[in-house]
Amino acid sequence: MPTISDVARAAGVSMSTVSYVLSGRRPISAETSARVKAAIAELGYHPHAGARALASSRTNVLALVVPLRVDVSVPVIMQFVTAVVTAARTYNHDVLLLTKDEGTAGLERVAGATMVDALIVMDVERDDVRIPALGRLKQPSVLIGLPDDAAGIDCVDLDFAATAHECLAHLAGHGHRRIALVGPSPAVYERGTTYAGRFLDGFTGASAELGLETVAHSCEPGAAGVRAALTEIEDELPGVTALVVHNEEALVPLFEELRARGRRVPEDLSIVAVCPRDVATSMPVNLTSADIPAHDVGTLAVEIAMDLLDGRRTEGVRLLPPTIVERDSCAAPAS
Amino acid sequence: MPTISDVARAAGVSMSTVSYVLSGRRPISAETSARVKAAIAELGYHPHAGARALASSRTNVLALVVPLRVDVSVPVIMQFVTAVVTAARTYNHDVLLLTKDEGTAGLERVAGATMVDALIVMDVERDDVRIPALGRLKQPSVLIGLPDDAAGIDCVDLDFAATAHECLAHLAGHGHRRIALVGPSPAVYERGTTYAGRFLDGFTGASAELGLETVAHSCEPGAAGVRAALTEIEDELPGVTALVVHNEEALVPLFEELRARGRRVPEDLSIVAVCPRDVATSMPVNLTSADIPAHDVGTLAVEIAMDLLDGRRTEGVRLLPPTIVERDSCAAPAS
DNA sequence: CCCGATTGTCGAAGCGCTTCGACGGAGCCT
DNA sequence: AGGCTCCGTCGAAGCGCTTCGACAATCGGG
Repeated sequence: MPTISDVARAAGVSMSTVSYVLSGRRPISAETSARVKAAIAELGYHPHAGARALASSRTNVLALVVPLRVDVSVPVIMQFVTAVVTAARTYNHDVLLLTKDEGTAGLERVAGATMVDALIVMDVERDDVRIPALGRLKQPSVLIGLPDDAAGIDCVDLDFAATAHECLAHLAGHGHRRIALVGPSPAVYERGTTYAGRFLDGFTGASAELGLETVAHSCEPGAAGVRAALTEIEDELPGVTALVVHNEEALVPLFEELRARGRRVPEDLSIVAVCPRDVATSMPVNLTSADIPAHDVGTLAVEIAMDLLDGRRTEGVRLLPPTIVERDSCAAPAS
Repeated sequence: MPTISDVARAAGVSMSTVSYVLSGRRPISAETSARVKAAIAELGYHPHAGARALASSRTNVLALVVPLRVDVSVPVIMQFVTAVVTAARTYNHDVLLLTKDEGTAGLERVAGATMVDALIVMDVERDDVRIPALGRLKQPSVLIGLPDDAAGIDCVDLDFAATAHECLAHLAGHGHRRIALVGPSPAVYERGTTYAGRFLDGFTGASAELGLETVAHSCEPGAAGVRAALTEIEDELPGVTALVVHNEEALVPLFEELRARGRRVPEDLSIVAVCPRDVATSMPVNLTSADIPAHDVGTLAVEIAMDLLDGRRTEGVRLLPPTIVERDSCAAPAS
């Protein structure tokens, strides 16, 4: 492995000149620069990351903390991850992957060891114990999610309240008045994952605002959970004509159960789902859905991290507006 | 941030002694060790990763290269990833995540910069251009998959040929003689992903060996692809009584299409799928399946990487035996 | 035409850690 | 008792890079 001094010798300049060619922090003449670059290419020189980190206290690495296998859907997580990695690369950063099960200790480990310049944390809970820990680190961090008290840490997320509003508005636009929410499993609410509650609040608020008759139910995983939820919904809101489904796992069994009950989508029942595009289009009926913009959220998280590292001012909380994509699961209610 | 010399001063010893307490590379008396550890705890000292990497040429980081969004199923990828991260942590390593789209350059970048000690590469193709590049690195690597020529690099994967054999044997055990394979999309074969071909070879071989009548079809994504595949299959193999499905994306539309055709599972048609457990159990019928042991493969890949780093001898190619889990999608053929 | 600013380059001092050689002292063998 | 071998610890030399201060040379302005 050639070092910077090998390059310097080959180019007939000093080490510092090579360094300045690489970093651009001081002006270097075009000829010198060209000679250095030629030497770099010829020797196949790569700066040593550790040495660089030691000397500059910059690692060019971001930590990303992912949930391990919670109830949040795997494709969504994966989209976040690839978005973050891809965005990080455009800023010449790499991504160190941590799992949520390492908890606070994991954050302190990578931050304490100066392995990363900043941290991005997914799946933040309402009262997440990691938030105070994050505040104590010398590296900045960005949360994906919206805790009760972010303690000054920047947050990015989909605006779930507005999303619920849009879903209801869309259905109301089709003429529906009696609408039920099939929510996440109770475990999600209990765990304190905030998007569930924010969606529910938005749903309730929009329901009142739009003068709708609605009911909201969490939904245990599996066919039995879906069946139970559906039964209770029809019980509490007879003549329900549309469903808002905020639960990806429930989708397949839901279609199964609706078929068993002889309810066609969208002829007898309209559905708006909250899920990523590819899930919406892999169902028996292409679902009209509020896309979860995992890609945008991930990219934005990285951009905020970069702003923070460059000492730029940031906005605190960024909630992305929802987008409803119309597909084939909504129609006017049967009269 | 306290440094090792702060710790040394606080404990009244030299820097090297602190280092030896931490690494255990030289004997240190119990009292000294205790004093040093107390100082470390009190100061909240964390060794600086960069400095450590510079001095020891060991980063304690593994690179993991993941496919971005190929046809291979997302849940399986995620399982690999979490298995690798979790296993790496048990060996006190972290994981740097790279995406496949960075290609050879990405590998050379992280290896050249000495950011990682070893590399684990997923989604290896038959004649993957990255293999020669990996061979040139000074770090060892492990492939997940089985290329035509691994060029001496260690490989881990499920034994897909044996898996196909087991699937057929299972169905034959139920009395089926006319069996069709619903394979991955043609794109997967074309891309040269090796598991598809190995599964197909195993399928063909086992078919002959067991004296079955079989036909194999790739299957374009989406409902239309499934419909087409199914039509051709029934055409070419009239009276087919069982399906082996090696295509996770096809599963939902497949059930849909079978229903449309009035074919019940398993009464009219038995199915064995190749997919992770949770996919198998989230279908309308719980599927008898050959689990993809993503967790085991990922863990094993890390173990091999550790063996390589410790200079231990490794086996070259490790193919894990398949496991068929019986659920509710297989029955005797209707007589 | 001289002075101050700018441009382009160099030398050297670290950054925080590991590791090698050295060394005093204790324990063993003969 | 003398010579060995361990044991436990220290000092110092790097690992490869960035960055600060210095300095010669060039330039433009009053």
